[in-house]
Amino acid sequence: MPRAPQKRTLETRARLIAAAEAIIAEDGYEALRVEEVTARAGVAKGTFFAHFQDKDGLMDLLIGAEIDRRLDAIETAPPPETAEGVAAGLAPLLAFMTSERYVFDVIIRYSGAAARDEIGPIAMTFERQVKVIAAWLAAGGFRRDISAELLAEGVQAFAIQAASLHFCALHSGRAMQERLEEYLRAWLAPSS
Amino acid sequence: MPRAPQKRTLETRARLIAAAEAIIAEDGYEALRVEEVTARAGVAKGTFFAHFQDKDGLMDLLIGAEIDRRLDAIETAPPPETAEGVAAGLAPLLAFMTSERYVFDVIIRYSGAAARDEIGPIAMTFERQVKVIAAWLAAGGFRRDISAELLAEGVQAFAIQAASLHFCALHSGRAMQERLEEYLRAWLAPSS
DNA sequence: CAGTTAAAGTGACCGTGGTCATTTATGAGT
DNA sequence: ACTCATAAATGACCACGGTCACTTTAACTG
Repeated sequence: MPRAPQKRTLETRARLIAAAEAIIAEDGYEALRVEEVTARAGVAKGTFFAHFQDKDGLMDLLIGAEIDRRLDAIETAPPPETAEGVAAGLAPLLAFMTSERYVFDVIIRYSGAAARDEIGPIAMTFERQVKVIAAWLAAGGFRRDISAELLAEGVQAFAIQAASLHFCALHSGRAMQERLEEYLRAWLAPSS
Repeated sequence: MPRAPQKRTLETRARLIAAAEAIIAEDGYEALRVEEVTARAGVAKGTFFAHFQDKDGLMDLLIGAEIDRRLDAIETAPPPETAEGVAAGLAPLLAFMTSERYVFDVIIRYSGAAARDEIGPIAMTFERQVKVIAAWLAAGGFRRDISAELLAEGVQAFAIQAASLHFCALHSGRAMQERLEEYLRAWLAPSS
């Protein structure tokens, strides 16, 4: 019978997260160092690993939270009616996912439940993404010969493909959006 | 005027690569340690970094070479005529890409020219993949309202999506192939 | 051949993520 | 209040990738 967590535990955890968020706000995700987090939180290094599986575990949490925030905003906007609209609707999310190479790598690594038993925050947001996009697609005048969910999974696949190519030195940020539009026009068009 | 590389250089490089391949054959990619490679090759640690940008640079090389070998085999087989055939044709490649979590991560990281100026071995294989698949698609009875190249890029996107989901604890290896077939049936069907 | 120069190789050193035996704080039971 | 089982926190320690000022070796020159 596991006891309820002590108040101290919650406080320490909150301080660690606050410290991490401050570092990220200042210098970005890539610049985060575990020792810097614990130093700011006023605890020993080992404490960090009592609260999070590892550094990536914290990243999973923080990046997952940011994705969720963006999904909240996306969800309240009116559903798009065209392929271009879908691409535009996803833009805020894609912008975050490609804001740092490191962030994109973590997201990819954790998007498929990341080799761990329990499903993590980022993996949860990926399932949520599919639901949100599926809701869009069920409403607009898109392809209807396959399920909205499968259609949404395809949108996700193309979004990741576009984001992946974005990091190629040859492709600029503007190209990512255009590329995604091209994919989605081909994927979402009604099969007439 | 850069001099031609000395014979010694080529020998050292060959020994390093051979040592790395031996380790991978024994214990897999993930288990490779730079110090183990240099110890087996009989050189100092620093020498490794004179020959390769970093550990990932070597991985890019070795994994890229393995992908190329699989593409060679794929290319000589007769082009598939159905979505299921395309999925089956890609199977040997997908099997390698998902053979280790670490391998998949490296591939994703380097597939888009990996934040470096010059395009690396893995990125080259991704371009080659598109060409090979496009050649398939131009021949068979697939969708023709978009270019074979765009169609092939989509196949690649879906293959990566399927591979990504494969690492989720909930999905087994068999499911990856079926999932890919489902995607490809929807993507490759003539829009008639 | 000795002399010169650039390439190749070296290994002590560093940064950083992660571990674990030990110490300290907490709160339930009496 | 005191005891004691357990949770929480600690920090010295390790593993491993990567750096760089220095040494050694190869090849060219007169």
